[in-house]
Amino acid sequence: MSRSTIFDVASLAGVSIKTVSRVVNGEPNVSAGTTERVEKAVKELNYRPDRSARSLASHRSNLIALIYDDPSVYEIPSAGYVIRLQQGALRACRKTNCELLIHPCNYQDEHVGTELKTLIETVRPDGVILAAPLSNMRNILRAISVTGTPFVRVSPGKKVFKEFTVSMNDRESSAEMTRYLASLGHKRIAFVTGHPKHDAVQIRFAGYQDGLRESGLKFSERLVEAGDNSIRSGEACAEKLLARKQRPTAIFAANDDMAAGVIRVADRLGIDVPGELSVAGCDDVALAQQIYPALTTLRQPLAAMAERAAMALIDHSRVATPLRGADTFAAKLLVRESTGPAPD
Amino acid sequence: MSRSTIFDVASLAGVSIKTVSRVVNGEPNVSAGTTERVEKAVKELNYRPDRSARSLASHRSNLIALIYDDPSVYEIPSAGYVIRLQQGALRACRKTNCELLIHPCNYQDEHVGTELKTLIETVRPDGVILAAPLSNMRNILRAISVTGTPFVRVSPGKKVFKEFTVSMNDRESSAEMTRYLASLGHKRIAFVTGHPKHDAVQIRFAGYQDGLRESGLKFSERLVEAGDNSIRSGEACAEKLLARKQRPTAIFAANDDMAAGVIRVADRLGIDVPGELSVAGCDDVALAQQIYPALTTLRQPLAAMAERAAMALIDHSRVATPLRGADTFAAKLLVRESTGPAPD
DNA sequence: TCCATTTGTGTCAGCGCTGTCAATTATTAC
DNA sequence: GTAATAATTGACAGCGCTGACACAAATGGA
Repeated sequence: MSRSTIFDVASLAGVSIKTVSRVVNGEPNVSAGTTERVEKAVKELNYRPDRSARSLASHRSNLIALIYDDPSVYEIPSAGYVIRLQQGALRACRKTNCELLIHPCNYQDEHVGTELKTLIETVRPDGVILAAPLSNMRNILRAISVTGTPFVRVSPGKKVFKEFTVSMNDRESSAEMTRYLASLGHKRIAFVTGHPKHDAVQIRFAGYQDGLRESGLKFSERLVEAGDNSIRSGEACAEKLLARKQRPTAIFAANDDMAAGVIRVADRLGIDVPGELSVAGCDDVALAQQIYPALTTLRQPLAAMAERAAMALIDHSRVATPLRGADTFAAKLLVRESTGPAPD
Repeated sequence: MSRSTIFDVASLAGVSIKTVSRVVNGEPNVSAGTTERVEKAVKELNYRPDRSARSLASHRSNLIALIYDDPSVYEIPSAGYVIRLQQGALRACRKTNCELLIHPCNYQDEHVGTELKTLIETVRPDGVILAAPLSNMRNILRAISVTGTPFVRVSPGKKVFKEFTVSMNDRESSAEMTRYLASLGHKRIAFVTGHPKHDAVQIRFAGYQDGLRESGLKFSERLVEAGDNSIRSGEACAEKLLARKQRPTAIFAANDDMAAGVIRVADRLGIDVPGELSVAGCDDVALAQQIYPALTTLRQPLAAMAERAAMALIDHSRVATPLRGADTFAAKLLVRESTGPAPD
């Protein structure tokens, strides 16, 4: 019961191996009768084309590489981020008979460029998905560019290169969240900024300012603190913000982890959320639903974005669809327990 | 600046391509001088062997497949579980120049067997890592067995097959946790059991009983409730347990998510943790540190286990080390904020 | 009717590498 | 010094598949 090869199928179906190849790959110009016989033989022998042989002969690997920053460098929470990316990419792979190779790496390592180049050159994936925050690092983009392998950037903040890009409408959504908070009657809405390297997170700050303006509130530096995406930094920022004599009645953090930190501090200080303080985050990380009170947040459609990215790469490798421009996905405002009307 | 092949290297070094192959693969019986010349040429041309060609010729793919149950079927929290598995496996891959292919699947799907078989037959990984709860499902084990690809089972509860297995000492560790709770003075220690399909989780129940016995406490059915690994089920169990007239002073849940559910309910009922109720979990999921109070739990060395699994497979594929028996990893008891002395 | 297409199928070289085995040279034992 | 052995290298045939091309048969338009 050893593996059957294309040769066995050809013999059984009474055709040449090339014809089998045609049928298996759905190439045109094969008569209905032949197709049928070949398919029957394939089924009977349980034939599965060998990936390596195929890849060697065709120069296509049917492999997509997903590259992201290793979450263990920070804290494990970003697991949710990674998993959702993977899920989306896997969805596309499954539909198209590709496999997904994952390759976390440490963006601070000075050798990442070489590492990724080697990866790409030995594996020869049909495409590479580059997740934030790697997707806007020049050295990394350059390293991948020189290999000539097509790639898609996920959530790069600035559009520096002209490669295909998928991202969330960070600015508009953050403005929406801010307007939502304002609509609850909040006048002093504070903001906790994110990691300066993570551009997408930075853009949310601009959205926050848009939202204030659109709601007729004026921006104040005293209502802004700088975090670094970690829970701990969220706590630190909250401590400062909540120590102000004119305490904010709402705090909007550029990501969920920091928002969770804010809630922890409020809890510790005996400030009721959402009674005395509304807290909102961004990303809808798993944590957001697990903490108490559950976090009002913006759900970044990460899986959909990754799926789009993978699909674009696969299409590109198979039918040479162009790979440029940008796809924007709208975030969804999820109102949960952590926000409520402003206190009198 | 196109890719250089083994032929280019051979020409440059003035040897046959076979000799280059020898050097690149670290085969014995190559003179020091030759090795040096070849290595120099490799560096100069920036030569990287092509994975597909290699795999086709050698019948080794340098690919390890990690198969696990798709967390999205349940809830996202198991993201931490998956990520840690991936991290461990990736560590081994990185050391040995392999790549990792991930393949989540739904164990309830009746076609998983076929799906995995196809995966293995087309990709031909050098080995497969099968994570719990897939690692103890007969249909899945059978499907993989017939392909002849070596595999390792992670955390299978019962040792039904004789394949190599890595697991945590669930029973001993659970007993340890129980003894720890008893040592704090708790007399009524309740237990929340896990998903019946997840054997490893089941074994913890036995450990709990061992622990009670070793601490001179007697087991009572009234202190046990059956959950299904989810936060929600933990909440349901806690509601029942805490409604007893003789309320337990400690609750030990077979996993962290359920323990988190217990804490939520206690919070809701105004029961102070750990003042009036100690809560302990198992797994040290990310969530464990994020909730308040942070959860006392058992840290399953998942990454180490996966790394060992991957390493065993790679060794096996390269030097034919046998692949049988079982490696057990000790869990670590992490005392955090959710446990304390029994109330008077 | 005849030639120009189109359609269906096969032949063959080779993708880039490794396994086998044979050939050559260096080393050791006597 | 010679035979036997070991160390070192290369020639060559594929691994299982696809791309380029050749060819025969069917189709169509004048």
